Amino acid sequence: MLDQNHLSFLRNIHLFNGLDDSQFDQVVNSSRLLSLHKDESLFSQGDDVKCFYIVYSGLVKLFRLSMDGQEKVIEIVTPGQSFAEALMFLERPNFPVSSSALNDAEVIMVDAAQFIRMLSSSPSTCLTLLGEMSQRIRGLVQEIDNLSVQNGRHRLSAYILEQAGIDNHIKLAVPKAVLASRLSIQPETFSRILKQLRSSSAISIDGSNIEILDRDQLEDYAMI
Amino acid sequence: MLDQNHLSFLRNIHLFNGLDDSQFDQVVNSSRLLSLHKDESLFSQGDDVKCFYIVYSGLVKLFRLSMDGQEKVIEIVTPGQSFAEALMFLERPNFPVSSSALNDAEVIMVDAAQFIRMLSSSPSTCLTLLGEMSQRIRGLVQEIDNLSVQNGRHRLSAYILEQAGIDNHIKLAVPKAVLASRLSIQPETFSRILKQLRSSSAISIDGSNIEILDRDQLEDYAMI
DNA sequence: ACTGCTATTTGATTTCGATCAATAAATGGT
DNA sequence: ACCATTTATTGATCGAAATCAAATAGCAGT
Repeated sequence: MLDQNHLSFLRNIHLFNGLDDSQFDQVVNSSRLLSLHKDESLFSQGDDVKCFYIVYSGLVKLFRLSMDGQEKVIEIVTPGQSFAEALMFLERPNFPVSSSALNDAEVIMVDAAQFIRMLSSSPSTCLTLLGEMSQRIRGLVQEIDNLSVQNGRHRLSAYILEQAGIDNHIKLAVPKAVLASRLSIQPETFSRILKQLRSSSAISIDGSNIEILDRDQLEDYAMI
Repeated sequence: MLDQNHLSFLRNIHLFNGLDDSQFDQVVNSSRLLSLHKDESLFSQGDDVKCFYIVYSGLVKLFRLSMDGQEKVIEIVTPGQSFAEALMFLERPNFPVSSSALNDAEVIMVDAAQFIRMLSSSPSTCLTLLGEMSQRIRGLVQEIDNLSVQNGRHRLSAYILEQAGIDNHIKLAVPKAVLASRLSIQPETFSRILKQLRSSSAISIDGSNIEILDRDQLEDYAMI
């Protein structure tokens, strides 16, 4: 199911760096490729965790549903990134989020039990994994900070700055409403903030293309 | 510096469960006891991470400072809980939060380098640690969920329900303003929400003692 | 190009919580 | 017990963002 491209792709995943060939094979043999269509669900909040995932192509969203059906996007996962690997170590793990494909996507599914078995023989991978999880924790703390002391304009400004490389340009790969949810803003408010940023000449907008015109000003908004 | 009470205390810390005597000694020998006075700082945002901590007595708060001096309490750490252990595994770790004692407190400081050295010989402790970090991640995701889809009343209601055991009673161990910050609410709003909950007969309040009168109603507010 | 659908923007209004200001209550030290 | 200081409550006002409602733009399939 996994072809040569997938294997060399996996070899370059940070999490698999420290593995010797036999360990790598052990993990790969318990892995499968999933091809998802746009909007296809990967797992739902509450499902038992039996594996973790690595995005090969496309975009995958992780989100939570409140009981009134409102969806809050927690993360947009891009190719090369893994997710749900932090859950394997819980007693009787259930997904705290749901997941679906934002567009047609390929996802590699790694068996959790096999991976944990392999871990016992690879302290260095343990440490790598601990490092990855540390980073995730740091990111989440940052996120909480953003949500509690920052307002919508801060968050959106920071997001634009983070996404735009030195070329001062980003192309939104997902609908604005998805991004809005990711930043915990309503779509209407998202649109209004963009308008604000544009009318203050910090950015220019053409559909899903955003150009940073005045980085200093944007950094002021983001309070960086 | 650590007496017999501290040692048996440490023996019962989940993180140290899987250690054999030699591993335990190795860790304990690189540990020190810190006695903190109320409001004394333990570390500040940006400091280098050289150890992690376990609260022995008292309460310790973790908080972030925004540039306008506003403080947001991220966590209130109680005896038996460890913190900052997730940071050891980062490249060149710096504390993403500041920390100080909420009252006179004793904290055991464990040397990070020694602990990591010990980890290499204890895959089971690695897995324990991975489990602990998983739980923390899950808690943080929950927190983000609360902050983005829930309002202040939800958060406070959920907090009361979580803290109160089956006896339907809690005694706040910290000033209300600290709790307010922990829940990302202003003190004034905190007070008003409590008043609301009281006037709807969901709870009764006497100073820092809160009694749950109508659990069903409180659960409705908390949307549990 | 036309149709139907979805995404986005804009406007009007409301709501929740922050802020400013002041008072009241509680706490600790002498 | 008294005073000083901190902590908590209450009132009034303001502002950011949510919500409700509608119009417009963009896009896919025919």
